[in-house]
Amino acid sequence: MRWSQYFMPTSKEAPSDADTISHKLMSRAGLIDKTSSGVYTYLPAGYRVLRKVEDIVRKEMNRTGAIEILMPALQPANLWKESGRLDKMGEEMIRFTDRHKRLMLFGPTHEEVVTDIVRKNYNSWKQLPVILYQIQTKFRDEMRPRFGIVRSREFLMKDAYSFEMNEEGLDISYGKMKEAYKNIFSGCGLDFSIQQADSGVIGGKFSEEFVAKGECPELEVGHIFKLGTQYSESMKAFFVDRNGEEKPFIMGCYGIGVSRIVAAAIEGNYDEKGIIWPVSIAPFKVIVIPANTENSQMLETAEKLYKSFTDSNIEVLLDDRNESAGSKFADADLCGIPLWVIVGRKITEGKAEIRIRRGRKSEDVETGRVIEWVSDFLNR
RNA sequence: CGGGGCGUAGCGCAGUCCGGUUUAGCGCGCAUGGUUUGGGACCAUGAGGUCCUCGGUUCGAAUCCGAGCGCCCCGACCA
Repeated sequence: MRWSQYFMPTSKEAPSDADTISHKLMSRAGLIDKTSSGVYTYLPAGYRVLRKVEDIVRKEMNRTGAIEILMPALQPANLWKESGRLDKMGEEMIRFTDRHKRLMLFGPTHEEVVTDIVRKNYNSWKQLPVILYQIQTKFRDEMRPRFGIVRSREFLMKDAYSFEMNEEGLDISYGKMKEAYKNIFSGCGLDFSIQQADSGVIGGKFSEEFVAKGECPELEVGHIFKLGTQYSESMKAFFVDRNGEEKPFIMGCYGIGVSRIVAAAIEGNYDEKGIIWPVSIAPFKVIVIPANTENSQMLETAEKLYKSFTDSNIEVLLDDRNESAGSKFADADLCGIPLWVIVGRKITEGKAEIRIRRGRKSEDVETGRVIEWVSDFLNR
């Protein structure tokens, strides 16, 4: 991507309504744009990060054997009447009446829908266990949205639901999810802990939450629940066991705040100059910075390197803006790109400077060996 | 939902208390020209405003009064 043609509006000052580090930095680095209270647009670089987190989540979920589906955000309220949660969720649920006077809602979570799907399509113990998951936008009309995307009214969540024939099965699935969650959070560069928690509105008998450590309050990024038969009984979701008897599914549900991981990753990885992205979720792995765009040798070398990175499938941003070097460095710091390739004065000796954002170590490397150096670094 | 605060140019703010030299300003950003180019360069010129909205008071309202809308912070709840 060429910065001059990209859409990553950085700024020196954060909007006055931004209070926390992640909110300020996401605004300043041009990752998000506020549309309304608790409602955000992901700008291109922010969206790239979000998709990377999504990919990590998807990869780990698939590895457990969970199957990805996509449920509707729009749900009929009658499913919620069945489960008895229509009133429990209260005002937090965004609801409206459609033209046929049916009560509809925008899903804050999907236990009801998935239970409905499973009761219609699964009926024998031979088909079990099954874990279904999705990555999808959830809607919750929070009393007080805050901290930017940390508590927003519309957010991206990974929610998985396991269906078992017995408690032992539930324990196994729960354990698999717990392991997958550890891989996901550490894969996204989060420092986290696991705590026993209250099951809240979701219900169930046992739950643990994954909490990201940061200097602003602790951030809950994942929550796993052993639900039992609460939903399957109320919604009459039964299967036939090996003795020919009808039994309710034993359920578990497992949530990850995908968009919240982005904020948590920033809260745990920044310095006074800006974001320090973990390599795994950085919007770009490398930024190529010609120190002076007016200098044709620097610009041409930078263009060549840019092309080589692109050809090598290394996600690269070329800062071809006609700005002062200092201003570009400041932006590169702010945006947290893990590796910088600075094409500056040393170009007369055929060298470029490679700098690592985290720790600020740098090294002069012959331009011909830059790609190799970077590939080695990224493969470590 | 309880308590508090804010709304003036794209962003950050001053001006509001005490109405009138304010032709509504400053910084950043933006445009044009020139000089610059390794840590947010400089000079010159310029564009950009329903002072949140509606109503009221007044000879006169960004400024006073009322209502509404929007936004933020603290609390309880959440991924």
